This record gives sequence, structure tokens and C-alpha cells, in this order.
Amino acid sequence: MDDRSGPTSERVVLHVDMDAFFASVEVLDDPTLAGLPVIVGGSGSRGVVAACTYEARRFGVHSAMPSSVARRLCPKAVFVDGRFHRYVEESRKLHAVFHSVTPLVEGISLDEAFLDVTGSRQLLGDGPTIAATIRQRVGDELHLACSVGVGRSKLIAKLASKAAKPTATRSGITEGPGVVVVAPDRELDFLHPLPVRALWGVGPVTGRRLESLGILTVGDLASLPSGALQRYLGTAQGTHLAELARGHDPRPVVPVQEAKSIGHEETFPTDLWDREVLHGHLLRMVDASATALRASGLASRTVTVKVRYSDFSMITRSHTLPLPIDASPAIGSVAGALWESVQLDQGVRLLGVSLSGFGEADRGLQLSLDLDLDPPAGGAGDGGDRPGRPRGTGEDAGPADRLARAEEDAERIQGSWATVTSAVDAIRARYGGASVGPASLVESDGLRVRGRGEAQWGPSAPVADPDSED
DNA sequence: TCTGGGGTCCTATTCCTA
DNA sequence: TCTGTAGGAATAGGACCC
Repeated sequence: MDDRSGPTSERVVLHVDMDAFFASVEVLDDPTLAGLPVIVGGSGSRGVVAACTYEARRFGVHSAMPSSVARRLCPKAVFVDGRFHRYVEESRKLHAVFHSVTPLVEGISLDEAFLDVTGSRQLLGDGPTIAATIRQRVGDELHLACSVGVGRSKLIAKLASKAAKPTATRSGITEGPGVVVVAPDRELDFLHPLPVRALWGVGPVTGRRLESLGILTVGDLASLPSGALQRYLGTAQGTHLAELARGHDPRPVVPVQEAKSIGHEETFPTDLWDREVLHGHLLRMVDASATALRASGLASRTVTVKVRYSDFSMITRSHTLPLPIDASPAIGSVAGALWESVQLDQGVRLLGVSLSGFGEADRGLQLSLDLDLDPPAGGAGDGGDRPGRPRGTGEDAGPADRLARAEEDAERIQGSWATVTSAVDAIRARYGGASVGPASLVESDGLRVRGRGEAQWGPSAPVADPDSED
């Protein structure tokens, strides 16, 4: 397939990455934090660091690090719970700046984006000029710092922005250049000395595997025959990494990426064993996910239940329906059947639900007179026996039977719940997410739906915990 | 002193069907 | 009807990203 957008060498891609974004927003809102080691993230024993200031990084703290380790490395750190809505606000302003430069903006996360500025150069200047302008405007308008990488591919732009960042070591914080430009004829000189782990797609596991083979740098990787790499890492990953190591990255900047899954998962402050209690949590997460699903105008065919046990092993159980559904009780019915097939021979640390296989909800089901129009008591789930469905005579149906019944339930509920679902969504839109919910969850303490940012980085520390400061 | 939450993508295996 | 085979879909698990 030929590329009609012009020669690849002419493409100019920017990668803009905010410096310590969440932590910088916290400092912006509370200037007394300026100059202090600030850590944003879960403060509980099972929390992780979402972001931290460079003052904290001097002590070796970094994002995704367990909070307990961060606290040990930097006992004087100020822990701040994440305020996701604030980061979203600032992110919107940031993206407004990006969109004033080019419509080709691919957001990677709240604080990071690729911009294809190939077509903006005539109006705004060359790549380095646009990069400097963006950096200046983000500083002036948001009072936040960012780093920008400029190259002819996403790979190069991304690595360049990293090289543009400040660095923090025990001896101090060194300002970065802010903008790093990698000219096409300098790409391999820039790329090959970098460690293999710098490449997008090389994480801890692949990194260790490559290093065990003596492949330490991107240059080492590039010198390897791609066939050998494919045999070692698999076709897709081997081919992809071989290409990246040679500086080949034709991936376009794609402005709108449609979601492929929507879900909720939570780590509990302590491991849970009780099947019923866990089922209650599962239904709560189903309701939250289904609400998000409908808010996106989607319906889902595949329901997946995820469990992480106390020993950190993880299992998933999923089921795909013939038709997409979006009603919470319908999804809850399938999730409940999957949940019954989950073994509980050790404590559960994390529980989650994920919805995928999107399509349009079938809300056109004609209601016949013998359909059960009453919403199932207790909301979602596989609770009581209901009319309109043959029940097996055996006391303990197998997983396949349970799923088949849940599928029937889901179809029936999906048809009868369309009006209720719309009403619930309307009430929540007006009075907030906690204003209405499944009856089965109303009286259960602690079963409120956790919102984004409330404890996104793990369970919070107990309110009065004398041991919280070691 | 131990590992979050929201995702995407890939691979291997199993099951079903032609 | 049985067996072998091949392909596709579903399922489960894992690595990776921010």
C-alpha cells in the first residue's frame, strides 16, 4: 500500500509530555508544597505512586513504585491523594493548546500526546519552532512545565521528549533542555546507544530476557537478525522490535481511538474470602462499568471477571453473548454466573469486571405478555428464581448450565430494563452517581462505587493508623 | 517490605464447524 | 458414520503502556 501523505522523511511528529504532571498540579494549587518531595498516589499499604516531584525522585522514588517503598526511601515525603478531576481540567487546557497547533493530536494519557505538525509548518514554523511555542504557551497559560521531543516518527519523538526532561539524582536536580530535536540523519546515532528497555514494548520481562542474551542496547538489538528475534519473542513482538531498533516506525498519529473495553477493578485493603460479600462488590463494579458503557453509547457482548488472589496469581473468566447488552442487571447476571465458577481456596486481593466486544444495544425487543416485566428484585445477579425461565431440576448446575441460564436471563432483562436503565442514567446525570443504585447494594456499608481518582492508586490508608509513619 | 487502575495487544489453547 | 484436518471464534493468561 503506497503512502499518499508524502514521503516519510517529511513527516514531523512531536511528543509532548508534562513534567511530573499530577504532582505539579498539586504544587500549583498549594504553593506551600513548592520545593518539597511530593508524592501523589495511594497512601495505604497497598497503594502505589502515581506521580512525584523531582525533589522526591532524588531519593529514588518513581511512579508505579509501592507507596510503602517510597515512604521508606523518602520518609519526609508529603503524600497527597490524587484528585483526578483536577488533572482532567488541566489536561483539557493542555489539549486546547495542542489543537490550536494541529488537528492531528493523539492523546496517550492526560499528560501526554503525539502531534503530527507536518501540515502546520507553513503557518507556524518548523518542528523545533512549534515545539518551543507549545512549551512556552503551556508555561504561560497553565503555569506547568512540559518536555517536547521532535522527530519524524512517534518512536523518535517519544524518546526525544524523554531526553528533554529534567533529571534528578542524589546530588541534585538538573534542568533538561526542554526540547530535543532528532534530525532524520541522526536517528540511529540517537537510538542505538539507548538501553533496550527504552523501546516502547520492552518492559521488565522482555528486558530481562534480552539482557540475559547479552542484548543490552538498541544497537545490539538492531544487529540481531530479525528471524532470530521472532523465534525468541514471537512473530509480532519480534518483528515490531526489530523494526523499531532500526528506526522504522511508520505508525501514524491517530486523533480518535475508539475504546475496545470498559471496566472497573479494585484492590481491597485486606484480602476477602466471603463469596457473598465479594459478589456484592462485583455487582457494584458491574453497575459502574455498565453506566460508563451506556454513557459512551455502547453495549457489550463479552463480560470478563478478573480475580487476583492473595498470592498475586490472577485468573479471568469470560463469556461472550450472541447480542450486545448494556443493562446493569443483564451484565450482572452473566458476571454472577462467571463468579460462581471462580474457586475461592485463598483470599481475594483484587476483583474486577471488564466489558468488551462492543456493538449497539438491542433495545427493540418486543415485550410479549408472558414476559416478566418486574425488574428482578435486588437488581443484578443471579439471586432468586424468576418466572419465565425453565430452571434445571439439579441442585448444582455446572458452569455451562449456569452460563446458559445467565445468558437467557440477560436477554430477557435487557429487553425489559430499557426504560429503567434510561431513568437511572437520567437521575444519575442530574443528582450524581450515588443517588440511585441496585437495591441489593443500598444497605451494604462500603459498597459505594469508587470514582476515578478517589483511590485510583490503591486503597487509602486507614483514617487513624498509628503505624502509618514508621 | 511488595507490588493500582484503566486500558491494549499478543499468544496459546480449546472448542466448534465445515 | 467415523476420522482427520483446517480455520475461526472464544477463552485464558500475560506483557506492556501511562
